[in-house]
Amino acid sequence: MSDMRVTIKDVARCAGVSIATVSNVLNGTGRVSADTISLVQRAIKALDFSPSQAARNLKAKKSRLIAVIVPFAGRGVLHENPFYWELVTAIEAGARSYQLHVLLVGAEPEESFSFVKERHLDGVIVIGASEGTEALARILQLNVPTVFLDSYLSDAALYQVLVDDEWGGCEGTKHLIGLGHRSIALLTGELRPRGVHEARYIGYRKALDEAGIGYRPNLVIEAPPSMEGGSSAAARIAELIGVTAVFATSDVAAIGLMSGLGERGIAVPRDLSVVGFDDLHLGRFASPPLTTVAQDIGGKGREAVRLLLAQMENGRAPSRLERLKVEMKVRRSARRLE
Amino acid sequence: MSDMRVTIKDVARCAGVSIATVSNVLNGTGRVSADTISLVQRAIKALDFSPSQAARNLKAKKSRLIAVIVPFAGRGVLHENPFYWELVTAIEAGARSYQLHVLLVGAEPEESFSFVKERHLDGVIVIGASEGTEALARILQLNVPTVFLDSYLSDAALYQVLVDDEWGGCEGTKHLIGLGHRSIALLTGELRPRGVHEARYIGYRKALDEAGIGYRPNLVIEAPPSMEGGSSAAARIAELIGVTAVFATSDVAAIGLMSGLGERGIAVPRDLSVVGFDDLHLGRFASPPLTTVAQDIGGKGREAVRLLLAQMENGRAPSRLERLKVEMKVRRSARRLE
DNA sequence: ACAGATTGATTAAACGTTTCATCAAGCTAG
DNA sequence: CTAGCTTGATGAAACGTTTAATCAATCTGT
Repeated sequence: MSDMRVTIKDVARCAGVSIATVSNVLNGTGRVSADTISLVQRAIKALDFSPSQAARNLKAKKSRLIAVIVPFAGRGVLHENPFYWELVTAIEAGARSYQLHVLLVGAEPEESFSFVKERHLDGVIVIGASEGTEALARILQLNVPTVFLDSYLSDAALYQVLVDDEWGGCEGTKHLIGLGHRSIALLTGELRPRGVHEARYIGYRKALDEAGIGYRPNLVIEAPPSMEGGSSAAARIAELIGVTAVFATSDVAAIGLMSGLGERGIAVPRDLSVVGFDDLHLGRFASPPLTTVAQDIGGKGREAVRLLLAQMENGRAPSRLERLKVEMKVRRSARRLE
Repeated sequence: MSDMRVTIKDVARCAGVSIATVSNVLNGTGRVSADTISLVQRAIKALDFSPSQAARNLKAKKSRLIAVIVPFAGRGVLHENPFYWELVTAIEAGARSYQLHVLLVGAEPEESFSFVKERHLDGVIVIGASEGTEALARILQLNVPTVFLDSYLSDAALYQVLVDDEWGGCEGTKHLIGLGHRSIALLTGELRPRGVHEARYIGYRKALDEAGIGYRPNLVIEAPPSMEGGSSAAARIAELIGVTAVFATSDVAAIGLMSGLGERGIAVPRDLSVVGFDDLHLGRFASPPLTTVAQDIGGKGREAVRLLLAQMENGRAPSRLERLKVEMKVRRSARRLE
C-alpha cells in the first residue's frame, strides 16, 4: 500500500543530478555526458521509475490517446456488429505501433464530445458519419485531428478513408449475374445519402444496368446491418417470388439472413444464392462459407491511424482521401444457376 | 487553429472571482453562495469551458481509466474470439455508468504493465490469468485495484468473478446424456490447471461419472478456443468412431466445429449433436442455432466493474469472490438420440 | 456592544513533468 | 592572457487543476 510514486525527483537525488538532467536523459534532449547518462539510467533501474503520463500530458497538452466514435449507432451496435470489432481492433493494432492508445468510446455521441476535450484526446476516428448532421458539426468544432471512415463527406478538406464501395457493389452483383442469376434481391442497411450502403446500392444498380436487367425496387429490402436485421429480413425475402439470389451490403446481414433462411427450410445456396460484403472473419465459418466482396479491414484501420498521425505531427497529411481496393472472395454461398 | 485551451483561470477572470471559487463550484466543494454559483456557471457556459482531465489526473493521482488485460492471449485473439469482445463491451458499459473509461490493452502483457504505472490506471481487469506465472506476479506488484475474471486463483485475498464452470460443464454434458447420448466427446481449450476449461472438463467428467458412463481420454480433444481451433478439430472428431455428441467448452469452438463438420458433410444435429458454453450472441445465428450453457456475460462485466470500484473507493469490497450462475439454453444443435 | 461563530471568498502550495534561460568550467585562437 | 565558444549541468517557470490555510465580513447571543 506504499502509495508514494517514485518521481523524477527521487531519481535525481539518487543519481546526484538535477531533475532537468534526468528529464534530458529520459527524452534524449539537451546535452548530457555519457557518464551521467549511465548514472541516471542506473538510478532509474534501481528505483524502477517510470514517468507519469499525467504530468507529461499536462505539460505537453497531449494525451497519446485517440478515440473511435460511431456516431449513428444505438447502444449495443458495437457489441453486435462484428465488423466494428474487427475495425476497432485493427485501429488499436495500428495505434499501438505508434504508441497511441485507443479509448473505447461507446455509442452515445453526446458524451463522446466532452471526452475529447476533457481528456485532451489527440485525435478521433469517426465511423459512418452523416453529412449535415449536428453530430458531424460538433466533431468538426472540436478542432482535433480527425479521420472519417466509411462515409462520403463532400468537404474536400476532411480526411477520409473508405473502400471502393460502388465498385464492390457492382462486382458482387456481377458475380451473381455471371453465375446466371437474373432476379437478384438487395439486402441493404438504411440507404442514407452518402453512406456506404447507398454506394453499394448504386453499384448494384449499375451492374444490373450493364447486364440489361431491369431494376425492380421491390427487390430492395432495407434492414439494419446486424444478425437480427438479416435474420428477420429472411421472411420478406422468402416471399419475393422468382428471386434466386441475394446480394447483401454487409456480411453480418448476409449471415443473419442465411440463419433466418435456414429456419424456414430454405437452403443456401441450393434454393438461394447469397453474396455478402466486408469479408468478416466470421464469414469463413458460416455454413456455407460466405462468398463476399472482401475489403481489407485491417488495412482500413492502419490507414486511418496513419492519416491521423500525419495530421497530429505535421498538421496535415499528404493525401486527404484514401480509397482502398476490394476484391471478390468466392466461397460457397452462391452457386451457378442451371 | 486557436490552440489556447480555455482554462479555469479564464473562467475566474470572466466571472470576476478566484480560481478556487470556480473549482469549488465545479466540484460542489467548499462554501459558495448561490449568486456566485450562477455567475460562475454562466461564465463556464459562455466560454464553453471544460476542465482538463490531465491536470485533474496529475493532482489526484487518478485517471478514471481502467484497462482490460488478457495476459495469455497471443496477438489477434481479442479480434478472433467474440467472447472477449462481448466481455470487453460489457465491461465498457459498466465502466461508463461510473464515468470510467476503458483502455483497450492489446495482447502483449509486457507492455501492459508499464501502461498501468505510466498512465496512473485506476484499476485493471485481468481475464484468464494463470496461477504462479510471472505475469500474474507482476500484475500484483503493481499494487493497483484488480479484478480477475475467468481464472481460479487460490489466493483468497484476490477479487475474482467467475461463473459456475464446473456445474455448467456438468449440466451441458447431462443435457446430452438426457438426450440419450452415451458416447460424448469433449472439445476443450488447453487444460491449464485452474483454468475455466479445466473446470468445465471436470464438470464433464462428473456428469459422466454420475451417469455411470466410463471416461475415455481419447474422446477429449484439445484445441484453441477459436473458430479455427474448432474447425480444425472437426477432422479429429470425425474419426472418433461411435461418438454421437460433442460438448464444447466454448461457443466459438463449437461454432467452428460445426463449420468444419459441415465441410465434411457431417450434419448437426443429424449426425452429431453439439452443445457449447458461453451463449455468445452469435450462437443464435449459427446453423443450427447452438444449444449452449449460457453465462451472463454482461453481468460478469458489470460485476467486475462493481468490484473494481468498491476497491477503488473503499480500498476493499464486501465480497472477494463472485460466482455467477449459468443455465442451459436449449436450441437446435443437439437432438435426442433414438 | 462585543467575543465568538459562521459564511463566503481568496492565496498559495502542490501534483510530476518539460524546457528555456542561465551558468561554471574548460577550450581555442589571436 | 583574455575574449569568446563549447560542453555539461542547473534553476525556475509553466502546464491546469485541487485544497488546506487564511482572511474579511457578517451574524449570533448575551
